[in-house]
Order: sequence, then C-alpha cells, then structure tokens
Amino acid sequence: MHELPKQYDHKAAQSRCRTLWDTGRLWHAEPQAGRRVYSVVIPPPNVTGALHLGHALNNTLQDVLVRTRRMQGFLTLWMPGTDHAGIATQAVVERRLLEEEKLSRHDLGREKLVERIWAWKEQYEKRILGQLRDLGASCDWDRVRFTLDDQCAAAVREAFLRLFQKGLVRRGKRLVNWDTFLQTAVSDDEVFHEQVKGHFWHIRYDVVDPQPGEPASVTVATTRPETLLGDTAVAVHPAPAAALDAVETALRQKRASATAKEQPEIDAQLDELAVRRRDLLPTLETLATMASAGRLVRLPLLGRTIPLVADEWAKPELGSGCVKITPAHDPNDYDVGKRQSLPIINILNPEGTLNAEAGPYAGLTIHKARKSVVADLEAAGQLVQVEDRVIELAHSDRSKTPIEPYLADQWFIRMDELAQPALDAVTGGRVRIVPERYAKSYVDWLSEKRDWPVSRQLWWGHRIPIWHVTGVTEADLRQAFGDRSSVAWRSDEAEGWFVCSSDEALATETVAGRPLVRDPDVLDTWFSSALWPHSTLGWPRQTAELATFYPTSALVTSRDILTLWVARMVIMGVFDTGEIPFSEVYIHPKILDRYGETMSKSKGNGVDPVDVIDTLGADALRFALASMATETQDVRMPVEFQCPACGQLIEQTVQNRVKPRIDCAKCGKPFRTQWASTEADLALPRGPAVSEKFESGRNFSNKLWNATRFVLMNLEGHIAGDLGGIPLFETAPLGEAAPLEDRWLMSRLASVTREATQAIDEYRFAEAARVLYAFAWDEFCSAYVELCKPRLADPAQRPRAQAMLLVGLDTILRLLHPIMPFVTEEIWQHLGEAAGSRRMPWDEPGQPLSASLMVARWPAPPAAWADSRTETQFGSFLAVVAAIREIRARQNVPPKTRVTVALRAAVDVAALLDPMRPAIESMATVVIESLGPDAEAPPAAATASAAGCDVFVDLADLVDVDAEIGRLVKENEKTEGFIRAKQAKLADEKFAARAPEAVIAKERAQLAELEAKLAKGVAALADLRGRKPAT
RNA sequence: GGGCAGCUAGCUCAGUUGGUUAGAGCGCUACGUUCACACCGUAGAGGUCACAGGUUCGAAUCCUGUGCUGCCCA
Repeated sequence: MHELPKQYDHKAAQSRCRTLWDTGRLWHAEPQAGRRVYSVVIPPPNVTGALHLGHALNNTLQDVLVRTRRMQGFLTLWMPGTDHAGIATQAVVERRLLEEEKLSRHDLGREKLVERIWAWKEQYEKRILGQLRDLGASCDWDRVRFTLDDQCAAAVREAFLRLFQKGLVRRGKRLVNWDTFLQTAVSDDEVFHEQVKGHFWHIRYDVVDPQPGEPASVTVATTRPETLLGDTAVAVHPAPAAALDAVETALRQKRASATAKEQPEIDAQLDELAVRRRDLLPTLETLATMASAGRLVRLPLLGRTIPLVADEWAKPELGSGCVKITPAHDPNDYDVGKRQSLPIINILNPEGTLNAEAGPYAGLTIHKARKSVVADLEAAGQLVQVEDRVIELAHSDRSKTPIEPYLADQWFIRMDELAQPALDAVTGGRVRIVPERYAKSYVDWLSEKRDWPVSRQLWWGHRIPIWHVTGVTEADLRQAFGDRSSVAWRSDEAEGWFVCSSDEALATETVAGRPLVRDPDVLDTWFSSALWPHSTLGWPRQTAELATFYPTSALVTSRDILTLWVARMVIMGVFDTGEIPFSEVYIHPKILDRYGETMSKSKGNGVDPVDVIDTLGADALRFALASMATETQDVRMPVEFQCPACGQLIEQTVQNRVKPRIDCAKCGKPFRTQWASTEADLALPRGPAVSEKFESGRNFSNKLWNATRFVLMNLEGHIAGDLGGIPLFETAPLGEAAPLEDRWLMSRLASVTREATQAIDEYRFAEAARVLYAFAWDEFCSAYVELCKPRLADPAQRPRAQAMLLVGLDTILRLLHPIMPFVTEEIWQHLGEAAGSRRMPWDEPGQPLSASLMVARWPAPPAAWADSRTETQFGSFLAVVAAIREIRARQNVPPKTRVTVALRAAVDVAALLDPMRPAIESMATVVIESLGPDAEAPPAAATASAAGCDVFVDLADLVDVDAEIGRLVKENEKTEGFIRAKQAKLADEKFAARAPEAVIAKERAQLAELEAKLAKGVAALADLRGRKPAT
C-alpha cells in the first residue's frame, strides 16, 4: 500500500516538482509550425529591489493562464526577464554609495558607477528570478532577457533610428522636474507631493515712474523668493472686474444648491469678495491699463526693469491680484512667458546652485540663496509680510529631495502620428482591455498626443544613439555615411549636425576629420520597455520566435502603468512591426496594506512572497492571490510579523514596516526583517511577514493531500478497468444502473470543469478558485468520499468506488494545477505510482499517462455527463442528511449514538431517496425505520423538513422537550412573519397586475410551502406540549 | 479641479440581465479525536447592503445627490 504522511510537506514537494519541471524543461517553447499558439511576455520587474506580493499576484495570474493553455494543448511561451529601470536603480545605488562610502557618482565617474549598477543588477536579477521560480512561474527559463542586454539594446537603437529617419525625433527646451541630487530630469510620475511647512513671502516691486493716480508699487507673494532673480514680468489680470464677476456668479450658484450648513461659509466668501471689489479693484483696473501701456516695474535686489503684463493667470480674487512671472522655474509661469513672449532666464546650475544670472547670489545653494534674498529684501524694505503656510512641495520619488522646475534641452518623440494607430487598436477592438472601463483612461491619455520626452540625464540606461558634429557640410556627411542605411543625420538648426545611428561603433569615427560627440543622455527606461514584446523575440531580426509568438496573446499588468507602459508598447509595436503587440490586456487589482496604501518598494510596506512560500507554501500564496483577483476591487492585506522565537504576531505598522530589526512584544527577543542590511541585523533570525489570508490555501493543500491519502489507502486490489460490471466511460451519461452518487459526480465534474475553464478564459480568477475550492472540499471530500466509505468495504462495490475516486481526484488535480501547481503535481506523482494505468476520456488515445501534470491534458468531460435531474436528486439527499444532523446537534445527541428516524415523503420523493438509504444511514448515523408517504412519526420525535420530506428523529428519552418547544415557538414565529409578508405582497393589486406571471406563481408556491411548514410546526408543537408533564 | 473605482457579517471579500428569506473564507460559540485530514468534522450565532432622495408591483442591484477611502490625470 502506498501510504502518505498525514501532513503535506510543501517544502519537499516544491523542490521535487521544480526539479521535475526543470529536468524536462517542460516550460520551454520551441517554434513549431501548425500548432495553436499562446504567448505572454512578463511585465519585467525592475531590478531596484526584490519582488513583493503585488508582483506575486501579477505573476500568479500569468502562470494560471499559461499553465491552463499549455494543458489545453497550445504551444505556450511565457517570456521572462527584468527591467533596468533607469533612474530608480541608479538612485538606489547612488544612495548606497553615499551612505556607505560617502562618495558621489562624480567621485566615482561614469564607467565605475555603471559597473557598480551592473553588480547590483546581477544580485537583484538573481534574487527576482529566484522569487519567480519559488512562486512556481512556468516561464521559459532558457529565454530570460534584460531590457539592457545586447539583444534589447540592438532593438532600441534600431527603433530609435527609424523614428529619427521618419522625423519623429525632435530636440527642444522643456521645463522639467529637476532632481538636484541625482542631477537629472525625472518624469511627472516619478514625483510625489508632500505637504510641508513653509512661508508665503509678500514682496514689493516698485513701479517705474509712477504717474499721478497710479500705484507706486505692486505686491506679489511667493513661496520661493529666490526665484525673483529669474523674474521677467509681473502679471495682472486683463479684465479684473469681469473676472471677479465670474467668481461671484459661481459662488452664488454654489450657494443656491448648498445645504444650510455650508451657506455661512459661502456667505463669508461673498463678503470678502465685496470688500475686495471695493478696496482692490480700482488699483487692479489701473494696473491692467498700465500693463497694456507697456509700463515697467523694478525688480528688487537686482534692479532690473521688467514689464507689467496682462495675463489671465493672475487671479484678482487671490492675494494682491498680481503675480510674479519666472518662466524658467515654474510651469504656469512658463506658459505665461510663452503667451506674452517674455524672455526666459534660467538662474540654476544643474547641481542646484545659482548661476551667474543670479548676480551676487551666484554660487549659493537654493537654500542659502533663499535666506540671503529674504534678508536683503528685508534690509531694503521691500519685504511686506511673511505668512506661515503649509505648501504642497514636489519631491523626487528617487532621491526624496525637493524638485526644482528647470529648463533643459531634451529629446522628444513626436506623438501626433504615432498615437493614432495605438488609439485605433483599442477603439477598434483589436486590443481588448479587461475590465473594459480602463480603456477610457488609455484613450483619454493617448488622445492628448503629447510628445514624449525621452532624455534622461543619467548614466544607467540605453545611451541615446545620437552624435553631434560641427564644422562639416552635408556633403561631408553624405560622403562618410551615404552608403550606410544604419546612419541618418539632420541639421541642429545652427552650425552643426545631429547624426543618429543604430551602430554603436560610430563613436570611434570622424567626419571630414571632425570628431563625433555622443549625446551624454540615456533614454527613458520606458523606451526599452515599449519594445519588450518584440525585442525579446529577436526583432529587428526576423526570427522564428518572432514569426511564431508575435503578436502575443495577453498582457497581464496593473492599472498604474497602463499609459506609461501599455500604451507605449502598442505605439512602438505597431511602429516597428506593423502589428499590435497583444490582443488582450488584463488589468488586475492592486494589493494594499492595512491602511489602504498600495504596496511599494519605496514605502517599505511590501511583503516578500518568499516569507509566505517558506512558511505556508507557494500554493497557499497562489491560491490566496487568485482568490483575491476579483474584477472590481483592490485587496487589503493586513500583515503581521511573526516572531521566530515565540511565534507571537506583531502587526505591521507605518513605524515598524521599514525597520531592519524588531523586538518581539511578547518574548522581547529581536528578529530581522527584509530590510536588514548590517551584519549584526543579518545575524538575527528572520521574522517573516505573514497573514492569515494565506492559511486557507495551506489548509486546502492539506485537504487535497489527505483526500489523496485516503484514496491511496483504499486502492488495494484496484485493477484498472475492473469496475464491478458497470462501464465507466462507454455510456454517457451513465445508465440508471450506476449508483446515484457516481452519476452525480460525473455530472458535477462536467459542470465544474465548464465553470472553471470559462472563468479562467474570462480572467475571473477568483471565481475559478472559489468554484474549485467548493467542489473539491464540500462536494468531493465531504460528500463523495464519505459515501465511498461503505462501498469500499463491500467487495461487490469496491472496484467501481476505487475507479470513481480516481476519476474525481484526477480531474480535480488537473483543474487545480494552474492555481496550485506544486501540491497537484506532487499528488500526481504519487497517484502515478499507485494507479499509473488510469486513463480519462480526454487523454490522448494510445498514449501513456503524462509523466508530469504540467503537461497533462486539460479535462474535457462530454457535455452528456451533465445531468441536472441527478444533481437535484442528490441535493435532496444531502438536505435530508443535513436535517437529521441539525436535529442531532440541537438535541446534543452524542455523535456515535445511532438513532432511529422516519422519513415521510411523497411517493416520487421517496423513490428518489430509497436508493440512498444506506448512504443516509451512514452519513447521519441513523437507522431508517420507515420511508414513504405513510411513515409514522415516533412518539417522542424531533422534526425537521427538507426537500419535501418530513424528518422525524426518534429520540425517546433523549428529547429536551423545553428546548425543542422553545425552538419551535421561535421558528413558527419566524415562519408566520414570512407568511404575512408574502400574503401582503400577493394581496397587493399592483403586484398582481404588473409582476410577471412566473414571479407570481413562484411567490404563491413559496407561500404554500411556508404555510405547510407552519402547519407542521404547529402540529409538532402541540404534540410536544401534550407530552410535557403538567407542572 | 476632472475622471475611475470602492463603501455588504468582527476582518478580507463574493453577489451575473432588478424577483433574496443577502453568501464565502477567516474569526467567534457549542459539541466531537483509533476508523484520510484538528492545517479536521458537525451544528450555530452574526448584516437597516455608507447616507439621503427617486424610478419600480418589487432595489444590495437602476438613477440623482451627499459623505468617506483609494487610484489616475491636471
């Protein structure tokens, strides 16, 4: 006999399964003609740090899809890899460099820094790929790519060259978010806003030569006083009266629809507006006139004169109504500057100090300059007022330092032409986004067709393949490169030329003796990500992989990078290959912590999936994650640290989630977390982050394991094909000769397979997990296996029960494999040893059973197996069992005490139940004394009704009469309540007139049922009361 | 400021086109351990479906508004 241990050992199983899959390279896909193809590229995790549960979810879902399709016979490729993540990775390495060695990247130099980052990448790539393998991801591990590897780099250069050749690459000035620590522009999405305490400085600018009746000065307010050094104008609204009118109208409208509670506040605002109109408006009107006359004001400290301009950016309802304009250092001012054709003065050096434009303040840091400017303003008597104020300050997500708006030369990809095909792909349905609502944000974003700034002033990334050369003519260029399709050039609109090439070796060349100087910048990391689906398959080479697996089938990701990444993949996929990169995009929920914040590497609230995999198993993690992947919701995941010494659970909080070590609240012993980095901390035992959410997955694994244990213990004497005379698969559905429970099982297998398959097809992972869990646990284990126990003891029924148990278990394993690959594979191996000759109707005829479940055939039960009548009949049986059990429980009948029951049921119901007599007796621990329309209630009986059958449990002296009376009274009252509600509903003329016939009939039937139930309850109650001795 | 989503049991979440006497897992209560599994079994308690209006014979479900939470965009 093949006997299993009582508990499933996930660690041993995981290592065995991985060896099995890796040895056979079962995850590998080689291009093959004539097969249905399913392909997926992984959203490459960035190498900044290790994966957290969000990634675990993302990859679990991909693996579910991929494993399902593989079992369904598709030629299936899941392309793995990682992303170099430009700025994020460089920032992490730079920060460490500074912390540990007190060195800046400039101390180290470009080459050395890049070497360090590669070392970091090697370390984390290994860690990440290890985490994915631990998770069970069935990626094609022979094809791992990295966005910065040679193959991807070749694709990047080629794609960029093609864009350049088509005139889609342009150079321009742009106000960027400047990270003065990293000295690079960062994109808007790499910026977070934080409220900080700051000040609002009110500064007086004197009017040049004020005329009588004109103000001698204007006051402007700013949170960044040092920027006045770059001011090129002061703005006032062109029509302040009209602007105030508009504000007032809006307020009055708001007041009209406001609640009484809100009105006082609005009234106060209206009052303030009236005061403003009286005191300030005349001045503003004068200033507007002065502005249109081209009058000047004098910039404090520097003494420069700057124009007063009329622009709607100035809000008469706010502050003094005037605003200073610093086009080079504020996005709104930049727009004003463009509208008003103002000069643009940049006062900042890249490293965050002021330049020569700042005059006496040149060389100071922003912080020092601010102090000094404020002091000088005060000394000069130009500082009117200083207010304390909480301000929203932009910070770089990478370096955590404040962002300075900064005007810089950047490369842009023009989007006007590129965006349209990507829009059409989604609006035309060639790329389907699931859930559908996300298509809107994709379309909205792309419709703006904003040019894509692709330069990053970084050292880690794909160097922009553009060189600059001066002092040469176009003829020189033509002579040097004219015969090379890999080179293109364009005038820099001054003296020189930009030369673009997909050929790295261009760096060493010269044109007419003049050197080519390479652009120092690298490309935005999303540029290489945008090529991921085709670059990983070998593009621009026309490989067999590209021909076979591109376009890919589905992309699985989370919504926050729908625009940054998904849209750009569609754009670049179509541009480079003429084809969309994938036909479906599935957007899954996000994992939030107990405070509702998304998990992220920077916040420190990420949970390492390996913690869960080690403690509860990869399948437990995967099952829980799949169960959470519902259509609408993000998922909250409160986690605890588990003390490795005493097992105490310690809630993860904002405070402790970033700590490298924590002291246990109970035993006081310290343990380390995933953030430990010092040697002392690393020496401590690891306190994993755990959540009870994963326990049900672990328990489920164990349940499957033990169901298998039971089957294997009872397989003795099993001979494949010996079914006790009833054919297993030859007739479908099974004839009446087969036991009800067998027909029921086959019917359920058919419907469950259909439901689970459909759920996976439609990306309803939680539904698939729920359906399979409920079937395996509540139906197969709790009902079917229980029913087999007596049959296994009967030599006549034993062979068939054995065979059917194998059918059920085998099918469950296949259906669950994509979600829980390890436990199912481990069981498959054990079953193979004990019953390797078993076959399912959906197995390849004439082929041996698959040696690994990973490549076994997906179940495909014939539709004829489904039999709703059988399912209903079986349901009645279960209801009767449940009714008896309920009586037993409420009467505290000891579990092993066998009691007598009578089942009163109409002839047809009785006929259905009759074959199940032994089953009822076994499952409810009873003896059925009578079954039929004439069954008599024993004298001392507790009663219940189920499925049209009255259940009388003879309890003789056991009955707790008072308790039973109390229960009946309560139940009868409840029933009466329902009856009253139903009667009222049916008596309602409107209901009778307008509700559909079927609904009315249903209500009537329900009423009749309730009335019958009440009658029985009343009778039972009278009976019990009659029995109770008078007191 | 604009857009999207969410608010259902103590916790985490389901609930297809309105017909419900609102479900699951965990937790809780009671009972139970030689007989696959205590990572288990049997039974039970627990909800004014955020709030206010509306549509409808009928609303967790549709509409409008409010509040709170999260995300995206400006």
